[in-house]
Amino acid sequence: MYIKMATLANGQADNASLSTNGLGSSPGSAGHMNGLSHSPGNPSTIPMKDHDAIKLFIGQIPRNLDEKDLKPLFEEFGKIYELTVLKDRFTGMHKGCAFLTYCERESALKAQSALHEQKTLPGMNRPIQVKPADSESRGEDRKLFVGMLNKQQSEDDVRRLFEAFGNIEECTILRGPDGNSKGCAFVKYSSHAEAQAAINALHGSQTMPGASSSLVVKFADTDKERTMRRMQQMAGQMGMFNPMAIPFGAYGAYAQALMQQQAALMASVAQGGYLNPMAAFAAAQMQQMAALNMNGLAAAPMTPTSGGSTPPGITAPAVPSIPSPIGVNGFTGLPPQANGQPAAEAVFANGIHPYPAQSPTAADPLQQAYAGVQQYAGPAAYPAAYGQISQAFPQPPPMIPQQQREGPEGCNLLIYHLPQEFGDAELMQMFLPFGNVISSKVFVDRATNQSKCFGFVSFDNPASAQTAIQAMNGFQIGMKRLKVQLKRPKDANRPY
DNA sequence: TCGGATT
Repeated sequence: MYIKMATLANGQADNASLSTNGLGSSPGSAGHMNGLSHSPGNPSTIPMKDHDAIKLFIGQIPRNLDEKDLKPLFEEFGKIYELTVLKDRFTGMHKGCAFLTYCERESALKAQSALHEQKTLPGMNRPIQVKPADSESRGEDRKLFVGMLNKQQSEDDVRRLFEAFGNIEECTILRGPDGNSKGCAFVKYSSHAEAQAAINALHGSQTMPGASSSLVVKFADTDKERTMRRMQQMAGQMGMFNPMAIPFGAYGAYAQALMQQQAALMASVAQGGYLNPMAAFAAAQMQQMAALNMNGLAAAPMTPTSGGSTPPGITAPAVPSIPSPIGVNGFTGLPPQANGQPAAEAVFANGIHPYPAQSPTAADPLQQAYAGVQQYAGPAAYPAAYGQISQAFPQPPPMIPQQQREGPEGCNLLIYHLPQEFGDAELMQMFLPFGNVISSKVFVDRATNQSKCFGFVSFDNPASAQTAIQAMNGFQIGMKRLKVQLKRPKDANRPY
């Protein structure tokens, strides 16, 4: 073996001599192979391989060896189905490794045990690698994603937790750029069965201190799933899934702009003097309704993640209302001047109310807010709207569904005591009047899909965040008051 | 009560 490898490295002449040992085939053509791939051991038969054949990865090959040089070496263990040296896609440069498939599974196993890390080919400083290619078991059927770990837990801690269920080949805590644990990890076992056993035993079995729900143990994403996730993230960031861009015809954009301007108007009014949170909130509701009506058509089929909580009295009436006053009067495409009914009136005429359960007394802040709003929404107010809008909102803030994104320090708010039925979108709507919301997230219990009644909102600048705190902290909704404060900066504060 | 996260 050793001798053979040594000879191999010496090139052509030796190669010829190897071929004469009876193992190498087609010595006559050896020098003429184009090197693109492979070759069944016997060209006269149709190459067949076991259905469970193993594709081997061969690493640490000197770059001066090509297929014809390698073939004799590996043919010793069985008939070769395919042998391909990996080349750079563009330069064609030998990458120092190859894929090898034997016709028989058994041959691959023999080759692996005989060669893997057993010898170092001349010119290499590490031993030859012969092992199943990554593409074979992709590892994914025995690799687990572990979530809801304590962020203090180390690789060793996780290993200890998982070692009872099998041989752990790999254990990695996912960490951010700063090295802090993200509270999740990958654990790779030697076999699928071990991984499954760990899932059975550990998933949901305990809740780590500081974790918001019980331990998650599941198979890691497949390549396909990961690709999907990446694509969705990309699309989200680029606004490609902006649901408002989709279902309406020529008038859709107009209707949308109309609604946003109405809301913007109210917001600017609210911000004009001292801040009036109620008006601001009402403005937010306006935008929300605009959004919901747009989303109602497009988002429902497109955002399964939003499945579940539809705020009673908000989404529910809004969606069926498409053929109702909003759809008919507000969005028929007639300019507001023409039909005399700005969208705002149509909305309120529609009877949509965020909290229908509450009695509409004058003491109800929302009622007051709406009452105040309606006067701004009247047709007479309209011409003035443009001036104010162009000052306050040169461009309406984009309402794009966001990935969870943190803003700069001082721009991220933590909001407690949200209404149970508030989701990300509602949260965003509520804070949109104060600036450009780059992210909103209501924390949801994974098991029940219920809101935990707190969430995050990120602005793109600290002033907006401060404005929002001033306006919304202590704002009463139903029986509760919002608590709005700056999110704690990520790093800092570890009490020892 | 401080983001359900993905080599």
